[in-house]
Amino acid sequence: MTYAKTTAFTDEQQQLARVAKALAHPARVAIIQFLASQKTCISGDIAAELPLARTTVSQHLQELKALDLIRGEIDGLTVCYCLNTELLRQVHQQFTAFFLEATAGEACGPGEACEC
Amino acid sequence: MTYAKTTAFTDEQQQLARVAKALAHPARVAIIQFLASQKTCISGDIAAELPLARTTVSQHLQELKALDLIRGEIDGLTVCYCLNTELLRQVHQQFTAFFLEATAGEACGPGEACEC
DNA sequence: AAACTATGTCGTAAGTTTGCGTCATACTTC
DNA sequence: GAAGTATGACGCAAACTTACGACATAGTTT
Repeated sequence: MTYAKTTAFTDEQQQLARVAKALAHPARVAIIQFLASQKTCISGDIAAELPLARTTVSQHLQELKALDLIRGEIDGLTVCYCLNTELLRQVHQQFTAFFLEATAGEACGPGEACEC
Repeated sequence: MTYAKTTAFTDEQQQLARVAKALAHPARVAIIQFLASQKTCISGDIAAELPLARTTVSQHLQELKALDLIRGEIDGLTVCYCLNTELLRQVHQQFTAFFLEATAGEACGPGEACEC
């Protein structure tokens, strides 16, 4: 990789790829699921739930925060993370649009050959 | 990374992360979109459409093929790639389930603080 | 203010991804 | 069968990711 030629792809493609990358690690998927399962948005307990060192989890949290998928509110000593459901809904829409586009045509099925 | 502690995450989380990783590069998103836009599943023309060297595109294609998201049929000299719409539909379902789970609760909105 | 706790930042090491040129393979066509 | 074309495999270099310990910061408690 001399340099990433990201300029040549559409904003749409880059945006989708960026979010996909955020979900491209089991730990981050787990973090989002964990936050969703808690009514109150627990803070560093997240680290205790994962098989990773506290600092590593913190790093994953920063990554999700950088995309604004989660928010962190400082509450005295602890920090309180919670999902940005608003954004997640938008992202869901984006993914759905992409998948619908991709699955619209009837390409080659499980065994069928494509007719090139 | 001494080693990836993937064992500690659920199969579901790992599967989602694996697919997300496949979509985590604009080139691969573009490839899927391009294949979806073609009625016939064109082969190496894909390389011509992207701002990348032919071998690099081939590499991305192999990556998508490894997850079975696309299929390749050899037709004499050329190879004919096409989307595995069946699988893509399943993946779409998986993502939808994930996003619905994540957006179910009413966490902290745009400006609202969460009540920890 | 000293001890303690919850967090993030930094630096580092190992692993993975990306991009690309060169080469090998396999089919076509002359 | 020799020249030509479409592809994938291989190997390398640069960049990025992941994981984590040591340290810094900031609020709590005593």
